Amino acid sequence: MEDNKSQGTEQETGQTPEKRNFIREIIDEDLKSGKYETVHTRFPPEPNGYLHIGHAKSICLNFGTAKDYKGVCNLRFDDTNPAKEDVEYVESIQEDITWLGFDWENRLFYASDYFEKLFEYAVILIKKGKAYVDDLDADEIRQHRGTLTEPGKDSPYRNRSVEENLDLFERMRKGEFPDGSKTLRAKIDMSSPNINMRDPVMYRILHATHHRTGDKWCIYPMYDWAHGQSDSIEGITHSICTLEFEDHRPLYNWFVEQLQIFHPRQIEFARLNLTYTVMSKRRLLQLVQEKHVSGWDDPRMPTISGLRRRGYTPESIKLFADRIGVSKADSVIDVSVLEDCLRSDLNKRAQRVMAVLHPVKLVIENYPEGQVEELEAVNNPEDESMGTRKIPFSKVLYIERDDFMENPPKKYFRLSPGAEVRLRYAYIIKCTGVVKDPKTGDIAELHCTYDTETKSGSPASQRKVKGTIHWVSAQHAVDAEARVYDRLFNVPDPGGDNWKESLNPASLEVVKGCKVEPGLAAAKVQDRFQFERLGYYCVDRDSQPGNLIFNRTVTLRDTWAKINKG
RNA sequence: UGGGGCGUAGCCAAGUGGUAAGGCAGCGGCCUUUGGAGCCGCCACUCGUAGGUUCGAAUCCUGCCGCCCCAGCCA
Repeated sequence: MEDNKSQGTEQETGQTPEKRNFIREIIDEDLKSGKYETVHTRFPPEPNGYLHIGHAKSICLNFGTAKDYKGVCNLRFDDTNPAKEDVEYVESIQEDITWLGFDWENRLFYASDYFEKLFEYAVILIKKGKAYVDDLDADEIRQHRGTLTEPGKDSPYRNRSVEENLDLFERMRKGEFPDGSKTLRAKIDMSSPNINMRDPVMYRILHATHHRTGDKWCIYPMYDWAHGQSDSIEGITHSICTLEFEDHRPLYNWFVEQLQIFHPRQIEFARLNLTYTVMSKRRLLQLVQEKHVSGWDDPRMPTISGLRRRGYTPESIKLFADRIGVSKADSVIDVSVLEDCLRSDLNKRAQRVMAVLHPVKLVIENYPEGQVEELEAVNNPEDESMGTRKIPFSKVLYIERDDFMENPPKKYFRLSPGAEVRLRYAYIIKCTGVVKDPKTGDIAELHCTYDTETKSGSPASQRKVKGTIHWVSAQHAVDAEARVYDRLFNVPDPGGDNWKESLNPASLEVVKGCKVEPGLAAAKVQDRFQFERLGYYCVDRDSQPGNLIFNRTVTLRDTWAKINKG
């Protein structure tokens, strides 16, 4: 939609600084030198799990960079391991990318699209004497590989004739051999200091049904063999991957050079780490399988589907990707950065609404019985175009339990015996009495009087009062449930073998009996609101008409909580 | 003891030989009918460290230190 290289990053500054990072520098050089004429990237997920915020960084990088350079980005599923992959994942991945706002148009590909071509390429290598069929089993291959400090040893099958290799490879494909009995290996250098170059396996025998090719194949290409050649076939110019593949780059290059096919450039960047969560697919899977969370889209999960259900916006995630930048240094981003991106987006777009999570009844003694006033409330002070709405006010209200204290500390601006407070959009009230449950001693009801002259907007309403609190009319209020989410882990870095011990037992608090303003009865799944003074909430997909359920997306910044803490 | 990378503030991150951007967090203050939002100010005499080159070094050179990745028929 916009011109290139200058799309909004720091929206609040009104600036649109050009994004700079080492990848763009490389691209600039490549374009300038004529190495490539366009920018063509790809996002290559393996469909073996749900996408998470770390993938979002990569998606924004790949799609975003291509777009800024007026190039394109493919979506390619790296589906070379049928044992771990599933269509459930290919569907969720597409949904997540689309939701983020990126479009691969007609460029949806699968590594499995290229199985035949890859097989032909392998034959070429065999004919060049650059690949061979090995009869060593997995354990023997490991033993021949050597160690980090010692060179490996050649396989006794390394020098088979081209004819024999061709024959054996063909028969591997035909299914003549059992799983694990043979592999096709690149013939490179068993003494290379780079272990990836010690005759890496290109194909393994796997009699497994693939989610797309079914039983057509019983040999499957390894990542190193499939990935670069797939990039080449698609004409990818810049193949952006994470740091752990840096060691694989010589192999990546070796294959395309041996084949003399289009040569993409692999560039590695540091993967995203976030505090107070885990990011590895293995651990996320474990959280799901062991029921520590309700599923992949549990609002506490760092998955894209979890963030979506939690109430995150695509814009907030893209803003996050811009803010954290791209580099090669291992890093851990403080989750507050993500939360700030969210707040900054939601602040501008979420409708304000009043909701009382922990209600306590408040009776205005001098307010006429049966009277109802429709008061005008602003939908979003940050955006006048969002207009206003009417909310009912009456004699009996609910206010937040936290907004009253019998013995308030200093700097407590809310309601307490004898104190005045403003009811947002309504009147200034004074607390005249407290009714307690005779048995428990809990506060059952608060009594107040209102200053009839202080209706919102009137001159007398200008009077300074320390605090303003939110409320909801008891007879008009709608019941709701709030799911109050907190961070999944108690520690910034839940690492190590006992990472599950730092799971936060209070990461979900279900609050029932909330009272929300009547207009919310019509809220639809995924609608986002700011509950004034509390935080941003969205309607959960479990919500039903008559049984409203809200997820707390994120709290508002709360300086009182900060003062209180200490 | 092999190979590949990375070290700029509590956390990210610009910077590419001319005298340390920006964001988050934190801390002060202003303003406020959300203790929200907004606004203002503070927060690296120094860039892992020790030398060297230079009029001048985070940027160039050398040594040292620290951290990450690699020994799947996973990706």
